[in-house]
Amino acid sequence: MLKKIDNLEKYLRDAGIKPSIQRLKIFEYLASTNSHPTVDKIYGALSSDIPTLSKTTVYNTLKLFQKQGIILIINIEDNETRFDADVSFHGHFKCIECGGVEDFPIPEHGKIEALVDYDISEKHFYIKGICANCKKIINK
Amino acid sequence: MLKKIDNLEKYLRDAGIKPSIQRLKIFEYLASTNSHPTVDKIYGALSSDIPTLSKTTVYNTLKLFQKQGIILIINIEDNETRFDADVSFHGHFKCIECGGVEDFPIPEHGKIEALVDYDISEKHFYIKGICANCKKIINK
DNA sequence: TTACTCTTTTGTAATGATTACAAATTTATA
DNA sequence: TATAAATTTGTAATCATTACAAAAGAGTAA
Ligand SMILES: [Mn+2]
Ligand SMILES: [Mn+2]
Ligand SMILES: [Zn+2]
Ligand SMILES: [Zn+2]
Repeated sequence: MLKKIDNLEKYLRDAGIKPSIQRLKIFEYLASTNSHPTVDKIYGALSSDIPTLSKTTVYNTLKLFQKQGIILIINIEDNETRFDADVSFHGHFKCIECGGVEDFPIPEHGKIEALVDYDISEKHFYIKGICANCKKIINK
Repeated sequence: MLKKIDNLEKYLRDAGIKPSIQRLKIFEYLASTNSHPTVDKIYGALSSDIPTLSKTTVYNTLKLFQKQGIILIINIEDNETRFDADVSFHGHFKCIECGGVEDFPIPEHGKIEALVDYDISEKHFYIKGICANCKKIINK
């Protein structure tokens, strides 16, 4: 679960990001949802609020956010890149029926023997299947 | 580790795949390497052997293999789709220095509480960082 | 204020991986 | 053999992402 951020501007500044309107709104939107939206979703959600917003800006901003470590890129399907403002280690479940991506907590696990001499910068765990909701609907 | 396949034709047939030359060679190549190659790598590796090979066939064949469950698609970077003939559950480490993707075994882990009512069809675990080899070179 | 510089945003064009599609080839069937 | 079905192939289209340069915005110093 993403910890509540009290001061968005400070949060960006502390990550070395100058908080422009576009950057603030993009991050605010990402932090407000647990839907792991795509670039198109983000752009669509903000374009009425910022009518001049360019999709290029969304791409640039997300790339900057990732470089500064305040978002994660979620690659589950090869034709669908999603984004997450929660950078803590947690799992993702993608439902192949409804297409939704949701979080789940990952149980403690020890060090991975094979990688003791490796530097680790990112860990990702994701599962694909059918969510409880879709199972109900299918079995109707 | 991918189990040794004694009879490639039978292996494909048992998976519901008619073993054409192209399909046999593509699967044989995938099963022979632990490099998790891309479409371009696969195509490049086979095109001298099958000079008429089309890249479309590589795409079609890999899609068929996945549908029939004999390969996994590895999505780590959003601009680099890789393939794996080892469909057992194992982890992948991608080195951000040399670009290589290697396997590692995943320690036992219990059921994930949050997903007890979900149907699970695929599990993926991957880690990004710097491999032991690249660490040595960097610290020279 | 103006003049200047630096940063950010924007729109358009280019890129490149993947897919769609239909013709050509191969394989199976009668 | 003739015919039908499956597979492969080459080309064109699609679409997400990136490159690029112009426009807009923010900061600084007279
Ligand atoms: Mn998440
Ligand atoms: Mn593997
Ligand atoms: Zn669902
Ligand atoms: Zn390496």
